[in-house]
Amino acid sequence: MLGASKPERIRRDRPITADSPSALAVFTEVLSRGSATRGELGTLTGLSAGAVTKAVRPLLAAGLLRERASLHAPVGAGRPVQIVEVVAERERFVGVKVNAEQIVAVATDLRATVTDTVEIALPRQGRSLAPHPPVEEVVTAIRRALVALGRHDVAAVGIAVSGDVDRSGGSVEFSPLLGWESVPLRDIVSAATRLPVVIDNDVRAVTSAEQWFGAGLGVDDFAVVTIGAGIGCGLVVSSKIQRGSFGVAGELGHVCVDVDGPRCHCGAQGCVEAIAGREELLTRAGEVAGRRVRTMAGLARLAKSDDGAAVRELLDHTGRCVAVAIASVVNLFGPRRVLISAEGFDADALFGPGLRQTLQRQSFGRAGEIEVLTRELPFSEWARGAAVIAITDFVGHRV
Amino acid sequence: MLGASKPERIRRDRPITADSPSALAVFTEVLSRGSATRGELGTLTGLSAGAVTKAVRPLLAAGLLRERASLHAPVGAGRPVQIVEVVAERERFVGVKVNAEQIVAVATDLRATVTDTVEIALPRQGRSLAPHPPVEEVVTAIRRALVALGRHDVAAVGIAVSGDVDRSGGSVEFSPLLGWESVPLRDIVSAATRLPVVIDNDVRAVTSAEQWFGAGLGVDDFAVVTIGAGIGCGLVVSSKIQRGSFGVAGELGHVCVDVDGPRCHCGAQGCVEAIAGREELLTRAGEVAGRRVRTMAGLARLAKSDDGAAVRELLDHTGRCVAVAIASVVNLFGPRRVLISAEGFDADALFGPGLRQTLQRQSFGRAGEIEVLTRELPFSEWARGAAVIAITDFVGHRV
DNA sequence: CGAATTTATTGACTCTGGAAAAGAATTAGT
DNA sequence: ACTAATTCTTTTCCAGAGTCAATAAATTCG
Repeated sequence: MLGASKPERIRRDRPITADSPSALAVFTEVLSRGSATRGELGTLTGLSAGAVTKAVRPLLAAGLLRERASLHAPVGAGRPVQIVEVVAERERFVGVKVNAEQIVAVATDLRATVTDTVEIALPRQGRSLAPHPPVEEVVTAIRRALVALGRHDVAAVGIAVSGDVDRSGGSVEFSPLLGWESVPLRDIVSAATRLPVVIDNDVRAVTSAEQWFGAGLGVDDFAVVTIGAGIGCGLVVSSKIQRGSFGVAGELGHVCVDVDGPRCHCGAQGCVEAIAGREELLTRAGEVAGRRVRTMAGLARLAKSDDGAAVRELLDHTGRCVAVAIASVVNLFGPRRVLISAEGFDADALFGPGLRQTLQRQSFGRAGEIEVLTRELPFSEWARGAAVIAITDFVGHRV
Repeated sequence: MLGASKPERIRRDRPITADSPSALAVFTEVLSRGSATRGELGTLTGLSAGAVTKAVRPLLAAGLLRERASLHAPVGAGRPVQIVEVVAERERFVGVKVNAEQIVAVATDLRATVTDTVEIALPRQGRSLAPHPPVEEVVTAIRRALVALGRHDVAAVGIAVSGDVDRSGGSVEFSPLLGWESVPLRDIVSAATRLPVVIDNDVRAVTSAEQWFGAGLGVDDFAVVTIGAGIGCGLVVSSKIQRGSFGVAGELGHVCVDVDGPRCHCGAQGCVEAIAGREELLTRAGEVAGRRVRTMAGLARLAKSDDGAAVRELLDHTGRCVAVAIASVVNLFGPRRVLISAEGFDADALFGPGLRQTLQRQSFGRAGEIEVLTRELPFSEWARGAAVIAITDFVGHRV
């Protein structure tokens, strides 16, 4: 009669946890920390010990988790803890970031560890400065990337695109960068690759990566600020990534820091992006320095040089503008932590201490206790974010 | 054996729904709409018809809901709907807004309909412009208000205070307006009145009122902007009112709209409040007009007068500053609706069309589809908000 | 080696909610 | 007027998830 326990269903295609909310909660915890003891899982999820045991069992049976002996010699008496860990290598994912001129793709395991990276240039579209790649070219590039990364055993593909992306609907509603409108990208790529595909906005993808595997770990409310060509922001409120009622949220780049400031390409006035966006900043630096500045690295060099005083002043002002915008996020929703990720440069070094000082000064009351992290946003991180949305979807976190 | 159904518990002191989540959900729906049919409740809460029946029964037994025949003659065939409605008069609540110079208190029923209002002046504290009333004086005033409103049968008292208020802890952490710090107001008033007391930040209280009984009905994400002495904002994200990791959220008044703007009393620079806060605005209007302007009504008169061009220009600029700040909320969260509540004036009339135009122009992409409502924030509305936090707590919505 | 200690599992029980059938209250049709 | 159709509500039965408490397991300590 002991054999009466029903056989565990192992569904290879949709192999996961979404059946029961507690299994999902448990797996989510183990996935983002890598491993945990059953006791920890109880406190983390709020479940009773018995419920944890029941939730873990099918996950072990499905091969998503495995048991491991504790590494540290157990201290004190008592039965030692048993550690469960994610079988990260069980699944492979591919994340793709689509840019105007190339795509970047990474292969990862279940814990979003990048195992391979490829970059595939898109065919040049005429000579325009702002090329708009046709969807077919992008799909072709994605197929090539999949071949390069090894298509075998890819559980799902995540695609990150800048602009207004409807994740659940699977379509790119509007992407000025790519010149796309209402492109049902998910189904197109899924049909072309015969793989499950998830698409989302790029900033949200990076934010998901941080939420699950990075700076957002253990924090319910945080923000990720990305500074690159544009300025973006992913907001996690009560552990939920914000999408906005109309698909617009976290548009930090279009927060106004000067009512009478310069006009922005979006039609508004005084947007930070119109001041601190890459092109605008480089242009202005060029004017100030009296010679063309082409890259952020060049700008950083210029600022360090002896005759860079004017540029340093510009950068200080720019940094203060960025800080003021971030302070708006801080004052409005009071996140516990903010990660400032700059593409291709070190925000602290480039903008100087004014960035943090201003952020501190402009934060109201206790909101100033926020933890501010800065770091460079590596090239492949956008693609890794894309992989993470595939992972979260695979695990059962439809959004 | 039919008598086996267990007798319904009716707890008079904590009479409510919090036992079962579905009863809470059902009651919440009926409460905020006033009445509903069981079928509607099913779709609204996502429960099955059977579950609704089960959830409604104890609420009827407890006397919180009652059945009512449909008013409209039933159309078409079939059993007519049965309407359940809130027994609003079953409970009375008192809401108190504490200001520096007086308190405003209202009595309401369960649906936050105000039945009485009293205002009680606090004893003048010397001649200072910014009087700081001692806690005892406020408690005395609240007791007097309760007597005036009739203490009998008051289910709970809600108190709204500006500043950093810890609702669950029951203490006013920091209120610059009142000059209070770490005051365990809830327990003090509760001891003095022998009534259940709930305290919260005033803007959040008003926002709760809108969420439950006003402009927030049926919307998961919305914002309430209050313009008065200061500028505040209550944010409801995914139906949850935001409190911020450090108790600071919705500090719209300290969103910067001009990096190089005027210094604010909070220490930051360019805060909207330093531009559009009542005192600052009146002062500036006085400078522009060449004579003192004491009230918002006076300012409005001045703007309408023939030689008010300069003032109108100032107001236009001020309106644009307010709009730009609100646009930050819109761009960051993407709420579906925003209610702009101005204390003592009509925001559309005073600031002119620039307010809405600027808000529209500064909203990014589809976020501009937001519904913008403006209205005057009546005097008693703050106190009504306080009553609503008492109601929500009574109903079982601990926050 | 037994006692103590800590962790994990089991099994009985409870509770919530869903599905579907039954019941109730009405209109429409003949 | 009676029957059928219709629509809303209630009942009944069932399944699943989770808790509690007892039990089992794996260790250290004396």
